[in-house]
Amino acid sequence: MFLGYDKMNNFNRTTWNLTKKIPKGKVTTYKLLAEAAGTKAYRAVGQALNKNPYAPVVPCHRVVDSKGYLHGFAHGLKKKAELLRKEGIKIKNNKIVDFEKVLFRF
DNA sequence: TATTTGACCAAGA
DNA sequence: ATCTTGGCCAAAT
Repeated sequence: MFLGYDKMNNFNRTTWNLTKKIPKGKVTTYKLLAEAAGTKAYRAVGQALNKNPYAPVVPCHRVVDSKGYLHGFAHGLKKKAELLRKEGIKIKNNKIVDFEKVLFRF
């Protein structure tokens, strides 16, 4: 059965693949990514993203935590917030405003 | 090979 | 509301 993540796909590859699917102007959470990938490695997802910081193919800035708070970013959270703002997402004190509204579910 | 770490999460005190 | 604890899984050391 297709669990999104199996031995043929590396964990990070699956993660990036899903991350790429996030529509512009929306965000998702590490948890949802992990679940969509068929795993519970929430933390590992973050690690995977950290390894591919600024690849144009992986919009890691659209990934936040379950509370809608921004966590690390290779370029700095500040930059991340700016990028999100540019996509129409409002950030306040490192937190996403209307988080539920812009949350993309797989 | 074993231990530690981490861009997490949820529940407890 | 803040702090601590335990759990979770993969990658790094």
